[in-house]
Amino acid sequence: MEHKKVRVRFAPSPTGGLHLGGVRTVLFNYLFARQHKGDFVLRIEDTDQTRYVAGAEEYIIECLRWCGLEADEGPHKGGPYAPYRQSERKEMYRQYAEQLVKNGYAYYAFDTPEELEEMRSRLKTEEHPSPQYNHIVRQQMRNSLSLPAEETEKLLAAGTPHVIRIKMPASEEVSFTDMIRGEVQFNTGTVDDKVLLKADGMPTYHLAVVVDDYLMKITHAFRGEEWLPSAPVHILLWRYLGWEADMPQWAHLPLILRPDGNGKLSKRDGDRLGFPVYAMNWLDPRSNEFTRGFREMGYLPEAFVNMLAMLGWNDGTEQELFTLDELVEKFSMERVHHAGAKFNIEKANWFNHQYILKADNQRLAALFMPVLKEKGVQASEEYVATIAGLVKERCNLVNEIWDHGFFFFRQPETYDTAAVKPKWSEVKRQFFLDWASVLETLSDFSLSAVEESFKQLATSMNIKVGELQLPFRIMLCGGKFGPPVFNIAETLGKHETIARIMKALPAFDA
RNA sequence: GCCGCGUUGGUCAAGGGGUUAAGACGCAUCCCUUUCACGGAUGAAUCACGGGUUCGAUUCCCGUACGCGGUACCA
Repeated sequence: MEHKKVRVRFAPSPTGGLHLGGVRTVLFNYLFARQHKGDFVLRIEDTDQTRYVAGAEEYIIECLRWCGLEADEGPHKGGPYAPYRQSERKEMYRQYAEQLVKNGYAYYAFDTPEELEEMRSRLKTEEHPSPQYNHIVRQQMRNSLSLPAEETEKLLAAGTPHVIRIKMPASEEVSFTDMIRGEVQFNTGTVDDKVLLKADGMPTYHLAVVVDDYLMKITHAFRGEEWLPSAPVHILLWRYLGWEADMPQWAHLPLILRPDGNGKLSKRDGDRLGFPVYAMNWLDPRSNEFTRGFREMGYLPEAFVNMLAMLGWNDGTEQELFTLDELVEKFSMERVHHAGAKFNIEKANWFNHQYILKADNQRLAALFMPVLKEKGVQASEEYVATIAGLVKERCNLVNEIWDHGFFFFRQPETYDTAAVKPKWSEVKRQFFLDWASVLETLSDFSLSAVEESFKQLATSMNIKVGELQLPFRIMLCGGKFGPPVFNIAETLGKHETIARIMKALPAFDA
């Protein structure tokens, strides 16, 4: 048991964009697998045909790739336990469900959806808003437990649509050790007879996870806290199938909550509050609804991953910035928080900012090129890299290079002269005129050369250098913003710098 | 309703029977910089509430409240 190779899995259902919380589940799985030199499996849980969305699987795989959290096995690359799509494993599940029936742990149920609905509305009261198909109710329903054996045989032989339900004991304590929460206990009397095999022959999640985790030799099962209430069903299934010795260790991850109020973070919250929730852009093929993702908004994958790691986990020190390798080394399920964490976009931006600061300018430029193209701007990647280096310390997102450096790509149309107008004078005007001619003669247009000539002329004309800098900035940028002004001039180059001075002068005189 | 899981500053959180209850984000003010930003400094919590246990509880126990999750032939 102890030396079994660690195998974990991420088992999303391909129903849409990949949510933040999903990526964090991937992350924790990935970290755990790497730390233990184990395998990380991607399994697609597409057992609900009605919710299947084309393209969602490819999208998920691409998200993992972008985050640098690729799986070792999965539908995209195969592996020793293929297939990795539950729809393709459909035939495997029935036998286990039948086996459970044979051993008295499950039963056939012939109730139609209408009958189920009827039962629920009949039993529903103020006190019991959600009647369950449980050990008491099942006696009044149409199933192999309430019907005479011959009747069941007849129905089955006639091909009557039916499901297979687990037969939950009337009152039994089921407990297990959660790696995060410790001992968790349930009484089986409070959980209903979950459907294991649907009428269409597909397993439900409950049967499929257990069967596949067993077949794929999963040793540790990590999933969101929303699964905790159904854990007893899974535990019992492992037991009833005779596999209890191989049952994985469970860890139910705390939820990621919405920033305002409470509750699970949903895509809707992102739309409402103006931040991404999906890892990457997602276009829903059914509704044509488009949702922006972290990647396209200008987040760096390593920042995204780092931020997610700190949402519900920390190593107990003050360190907040971790490389993936450091996370692999230091991660521990025991230090994962028990309570959910509210998502905070400000903090996410801070993380991104930290990584942008560290990022190579060439890389930032490459990431920013598509944004430039969208703006219809032509520029060399080298030029953009220089600009990235100049403005990155004020960018939280890669895309903000535009907000902080747009003037590198176009001349100002208007000038925010309000701040300098009162102190503007004929002498200053003359300074810029003279300096423009000096610049013409400059063979070296380096930062220091430009700055030197600026100061020299200012001094000779008896003007305070500081009083000239702001006007110069506004001439180049149009306003009071941007990197150090001589850096801007150097980057713009001689010709453009002079052009901008000459173009701006009338606005200053006006 | 029932079952489960939670509850340390606005947010993420460390800590854990005796502390000035870390740190980060955000916010405010200040310094640096005649732009903005970066950087630096300073400020803000009696640890949900009520009972215990104890010389002493934010830390342990029990309740209560509140929040969340589940309660589907969805995952």
